[in-house]
Amino acid sequence: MLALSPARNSARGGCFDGESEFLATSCDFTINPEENFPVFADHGDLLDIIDFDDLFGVAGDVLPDLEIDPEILAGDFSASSSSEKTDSQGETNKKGISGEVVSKRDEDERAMSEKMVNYVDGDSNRKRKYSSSSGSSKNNSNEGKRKVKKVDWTPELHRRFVDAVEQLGLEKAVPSRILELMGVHCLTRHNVASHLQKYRSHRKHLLAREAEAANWTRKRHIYGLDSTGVNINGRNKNGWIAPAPTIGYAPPPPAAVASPAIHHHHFRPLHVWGHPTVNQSVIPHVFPKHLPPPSSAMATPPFWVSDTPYWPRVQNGPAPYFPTVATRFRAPPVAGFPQAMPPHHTVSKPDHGYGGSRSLVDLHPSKESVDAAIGDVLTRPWLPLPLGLKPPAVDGVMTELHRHGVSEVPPTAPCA
DNA sequence: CCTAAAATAT
DNA sequence: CATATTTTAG
Repeated sequence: MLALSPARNSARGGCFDGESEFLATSCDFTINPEENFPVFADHGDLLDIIDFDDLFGVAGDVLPDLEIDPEILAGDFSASSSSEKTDSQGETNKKGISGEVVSKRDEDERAMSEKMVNYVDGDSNRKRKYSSSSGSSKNNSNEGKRKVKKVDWTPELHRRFVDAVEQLGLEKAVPSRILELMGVHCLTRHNVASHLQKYRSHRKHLLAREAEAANWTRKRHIYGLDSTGVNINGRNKNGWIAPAPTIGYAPPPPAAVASPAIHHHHFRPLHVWGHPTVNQSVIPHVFPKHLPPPSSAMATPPFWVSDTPYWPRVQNGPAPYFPTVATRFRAPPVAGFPQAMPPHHTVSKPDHGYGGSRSLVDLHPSKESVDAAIGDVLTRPWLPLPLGLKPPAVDGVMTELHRHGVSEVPPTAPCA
């Protein structure tokens, strides 16, 4: 019943460092022992790479889906990777999405080719060839066209991305670093950079919106309206960014979190990042032993659309999976991708990513949020302070004034 | 190397 | 038509 057939795993390598448990339907390139596992070579043993777990049908939605153009191979790569990816083609179709299904076979071929092309250097850099031939014609993939391999940013991948960014801090989160922390071999710096670009962009929008909301809320205060819409915990449902501390929307009721189905009625975030490019990966019924269950991704709505149900990215396999309480918690970090993950990391971040609860880290207002809030306050001091901000104590003000040589303060003149 | 913007693919 | 990802340019 599992969607995955053992056959396919035989030669597939994981994209993550040390861990192979999350083999996904993607990243099916064969692995060349000599090449990957650069930094994390410690674990990089061919055996590690070959994923046996995959045999169990654990399809991670972690790995990116790469689509490679057969042509790319034009080259002559020796057969180093001759892995016989023979698979019975019928098996897993790559994308469960609408019609476009790539036969396994195709994929493998592509994968192979890509691999050859891409993984030429073992270390941190993977090279890819992007050929942009006839740019003019955007004709489709088929004929002579080189299809570009696109990375499918699955929730799991995104989660990693976000984790990395958080660890680095927005300031230092640059593609190269992120990539390192993510520990995903199949990604290139460009891929990450691109995603980062989008991520930032999305973030910006959210912040902007938040600022507006904050402003709005404050105005309401002025008019004696209540602050129902205030966001007390500073969390944002779409897993993209940690919402600001200021105002926002009320957090979804727990129930909502638990049940995606009902969840999406409350939020209408920017429709940025429209719909999920759902990756067909099958949701594992059994979680990989070493890695945290994809729970976070599943437990919470898709990051792309906060109010859109995202789930069953199941293609032709197992029935949709519905998280239970137990599954909603992220398992302790594992040997999988330790290199990149500092110990502390695992602790305080129960759930990440797409939608649901944010980590403790997230509870802290983002710099942008704070700046925005402060700027807002400074700009319009007459408005009520946003939640969480307290006016300075008189004493403090006086002290400060004294320090600046001001010993006397004119009597306050109540403004009319 | 990084970011922003343009080009493409879906 | 909008969005996601890649590719190009600075």
